[in-house]
Amino acid sequence: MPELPEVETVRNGLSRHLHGERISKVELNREGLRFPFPDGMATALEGRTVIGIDRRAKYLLVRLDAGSIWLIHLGMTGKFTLYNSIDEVPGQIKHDHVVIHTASGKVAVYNDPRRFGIMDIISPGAEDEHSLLGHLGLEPLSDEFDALALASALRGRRSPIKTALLDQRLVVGLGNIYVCEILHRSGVSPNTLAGELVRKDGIPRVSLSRIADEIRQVLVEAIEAGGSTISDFASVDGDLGYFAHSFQVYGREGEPCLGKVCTGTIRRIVQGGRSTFYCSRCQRS
DNA sequence: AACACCCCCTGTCGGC
DNA sequence: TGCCGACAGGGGGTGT
Repeated sequence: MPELPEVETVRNGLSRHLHGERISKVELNREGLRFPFPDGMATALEGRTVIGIDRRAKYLLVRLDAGSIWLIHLGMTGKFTLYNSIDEVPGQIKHDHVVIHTASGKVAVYNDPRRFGIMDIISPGAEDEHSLLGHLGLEPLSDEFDALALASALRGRRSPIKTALLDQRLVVGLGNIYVCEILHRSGVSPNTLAGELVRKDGIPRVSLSRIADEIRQVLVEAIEAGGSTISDFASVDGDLGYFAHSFQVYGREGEPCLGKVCTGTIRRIVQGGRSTFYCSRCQRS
């Protein structure tokens, strides 16, 4: 489910509800998700106050008053729902794996059918050397991100640009949906080898500059739309994201290209084991 | 170093 | 109606 805009939407909601709240009780309804929960995770959270919630790539970093960090990844189907009081909680629902209670009576429920999510506790000061965070690439909405930085990351890559943009070691936060949309808007074929978008001297070609611009543009638009709801994504308040209405290619195999003057048909191919949707007529280069 | 492939897990949907 | 395979927003690990 969640790519950068969805994670950002969740971050906003969690921040609004939990900032300054003291965690009073944590219920763990199973041993772990994708990995076992770290020893003493509930204890590490209980009694702590949430002093901030950040995002790095598709990870949420819940900062606690003692300096430790509750690290969360939503995987494919992870979802938080916030309730203002225990009375609003509609009872235990299938796949509700973690339940957080705060001193003021709020409840945060983490539900994750496929259990590809991740939770961990990072000790104070150990953020930089965490194994899941260490190899992450460019943050696309940061000041450091531009066409030149992207060119530097892609230089020499012999994998298709579609695959390269999904590689979190190069640029983070993009997932299958947004990469398809970004390449379509940029007019670049998903089959183009990443390294071919960079000149020998390391300068980005025009098409790569377009991709860099569209990465930012699409992410900003999607965040403003509250993310994309495909089957069940929602904010912590239950609001649906409406960026899916803006999809030009994702999930549109066999349908006409929506480009202004394009008469092409959207195709689906498989790259790196995942579906790519694109228009072979207006995505050439 | 870079890439291809497999795996984790549950739910849904289309075809037969 | 039921069964079966394909597929789904992610990413780590292994082998080449």
